[in-house]
Amino acid sequence: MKDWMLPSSSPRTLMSSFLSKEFSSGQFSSVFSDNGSNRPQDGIEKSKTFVGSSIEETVQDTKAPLQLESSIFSADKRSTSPRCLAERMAARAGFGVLKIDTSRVSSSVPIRSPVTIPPGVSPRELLESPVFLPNAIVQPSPTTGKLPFLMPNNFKSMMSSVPEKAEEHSHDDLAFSFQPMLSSKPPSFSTADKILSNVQQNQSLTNHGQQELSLQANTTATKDETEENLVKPSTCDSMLDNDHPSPADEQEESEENHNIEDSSVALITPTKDGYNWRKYGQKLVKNSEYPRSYYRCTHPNCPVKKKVERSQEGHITEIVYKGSHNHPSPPPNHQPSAPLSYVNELQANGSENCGSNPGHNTEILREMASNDKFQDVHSGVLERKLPGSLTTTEIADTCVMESQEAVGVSSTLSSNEKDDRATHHTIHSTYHGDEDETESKRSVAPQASNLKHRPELAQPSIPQMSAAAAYSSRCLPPQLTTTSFGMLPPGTAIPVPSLRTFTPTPLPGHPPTMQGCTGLAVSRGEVNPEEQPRLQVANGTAIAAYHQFIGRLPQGPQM
DNA sequence: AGCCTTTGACCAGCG
DNA sequence: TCGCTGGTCAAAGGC
Repeated sequence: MKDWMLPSSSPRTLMSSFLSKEFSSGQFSSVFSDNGSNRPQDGIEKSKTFVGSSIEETVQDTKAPLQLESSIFSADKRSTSPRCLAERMAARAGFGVLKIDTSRVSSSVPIRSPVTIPPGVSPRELLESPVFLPNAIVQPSPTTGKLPFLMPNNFKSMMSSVPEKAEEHSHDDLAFSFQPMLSSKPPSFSTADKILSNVQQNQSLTNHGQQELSLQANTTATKDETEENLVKPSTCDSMLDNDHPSPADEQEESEENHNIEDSSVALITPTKDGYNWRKYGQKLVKNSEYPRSYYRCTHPNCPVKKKVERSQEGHITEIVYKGSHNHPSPPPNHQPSAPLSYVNELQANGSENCGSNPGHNTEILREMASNDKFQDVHSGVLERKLPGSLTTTEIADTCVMESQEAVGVSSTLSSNEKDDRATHHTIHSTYHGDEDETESKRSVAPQASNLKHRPELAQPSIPQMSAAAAYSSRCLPPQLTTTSFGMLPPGTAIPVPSLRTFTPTPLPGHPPTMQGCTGLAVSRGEVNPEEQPRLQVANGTAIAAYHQFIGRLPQGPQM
């Protein structure tokens, strides 16, 4: 854990550096393409997927149009690590490390505001204006009340239904379009407002490249109860806690969120997977600086358990899921219902895997899991609760809505641990404080995707719906602003050359939609168009890459 | 009252 | 067999 948590390194810094170097370097593709076919978990009872940030990456893309705040994102701080975390993780999990270059998204470089705000017009108004419809579709996370991204009913329809202004901004470049929220409920802009406010107060922070990558591996083949999913948040405090947070978790989340809000960063929601957990033990294990908490699903006869390690700050450092839920996820309680459109779409699409519970996207994931296609996946969902981290998830329960997840993160995808627990799904991510910064970044990110070819519109200070959010949204938990892929046969490679082409490879019988997605692909931060990362699905395991697009987006995904 | 967390004790596996 | 370790139990207490 020491490696994960460098005292001097802020989560954001870690993430930025991690993302900047590895992701930009094309490792993303290598991770999936190279490792995808050789998933260790294949045929293995347990598999793990690690999602982490390379805290050790120190290289920044100097060419990046945007510079992260040096003070905050200084990658130099982490150069001390002898070994790249990503490498360790890769070695440990068997996956390469996915990195995203966050350096590109920074505020240090003076960027002229992409949007000219007429005198007398408050940013909030802009946000609420049709131009920012994407925000309109954002509702408070069902579980956290944070700012979630709504899913478009149909990606195509979504594309076609882009608001006029949005289209104007997006032009042909816009791979991502935003759909007006169909929800009867008025959109919640509280988060956006906060973000905006924050942005106004500190624009320098707004564009910090909050990038999160979370990869999720799902072993559907091994539904054995002994299966474990490990989630380790790495750069973010708790990005990926896939599971529904236990009450304690929720409390922590609340606190964290509160903290974030206080820090002007709002959105983090982590670990809610929709299931109810009861803590039945806690122990300080050897070789772990943090106490490990043991949770079990409160559903009668449900064998699922999870182990959660949290840092003293309450950041989730590791989450391990064991077993599969033998029941549908409990109905959401206080969670605002997800957009009906989204739900309907899922249903209409016949997504067998997608839950019908409008209230919670995570429910969908759970459903998938229960359908054997997504088992343990919920575990894989990353949530995060970062006290000061970005706004998002949780890549990281590990999932904060857009705000939650995205918290500056770098993540790595790995399937195996160096140990023999090959079949365990583990996602490692470390959340560090500082999420607020991330949050700020995230808040800006949302519309950037639409503004790609309009630099003037790419201002980080303006909350933007991430392209990923628009692109994703199908089977992802509301907390995740992500791109999700539909059910993908083993061996399926998902080319992700760029945001523009960031789409699942069309598969026979599998429309290029998010239907029945067993994996998640989410990216944060600007993706290097030059890169062609791939998502590799191995042996019935859908691997999810988490990309949170923040800042300028080259293009939207192509369906 | 019910559910949850806390926490020390207990149990099982392993070397 | 013993000690270590991880995992679980269950009483106590809180909300």
